[in-house]
Amino acid sequence: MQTENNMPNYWLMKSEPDAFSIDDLAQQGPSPWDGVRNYQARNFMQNMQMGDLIFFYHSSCKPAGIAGVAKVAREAYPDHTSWDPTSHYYDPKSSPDHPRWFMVDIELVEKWSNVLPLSTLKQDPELSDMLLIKKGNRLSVMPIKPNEWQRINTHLKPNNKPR
DNA sequence: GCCAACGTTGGC
DNA sequence: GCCAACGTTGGC
Repeated sequence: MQTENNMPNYWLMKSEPDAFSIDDLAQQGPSPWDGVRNYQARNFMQNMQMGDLIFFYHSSCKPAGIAGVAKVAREAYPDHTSWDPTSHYYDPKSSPDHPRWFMVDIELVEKWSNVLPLSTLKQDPELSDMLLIKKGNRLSVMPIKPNEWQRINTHLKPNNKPR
């Protein structure tokens, strides 16, 4: 669904690389982002449109930070793991008739040469408003403002030149 | 492994 | 509708 204009929206999605890393995404191709069980994160995913761009963030590892870029390959649809009793993500209040949880598919755009650490993002005064940096933020899916997207890509993204 | 911060649950 | 208790997130 494309609405007012053709500009992509920008997002950030967190994953623990032990569970699902940017290399896993590269290997698997378009992959479902299942298991989100937070309403705010779900609502953000339901606002995603085909082609929207995503910072793929590695959390709970060192260094935690942005590992590369992905894009939305399928818009929101019901997360079937929510009604699978054998799934770790099972929610008895969700059913095929009344799905409570949704997911999108995402696809790798580029893996960066190095992870851009959270500590670097925190040092940049132009990024001080980022949700990611706010104290206590625990969202696993969040919007990124266009100026933040540009700033990170033009000034902070690790270069890919061989040494 | 610690623990601050947060979201959710459920008794009242 | 309040809020204490609980479970989870995620940087450090």
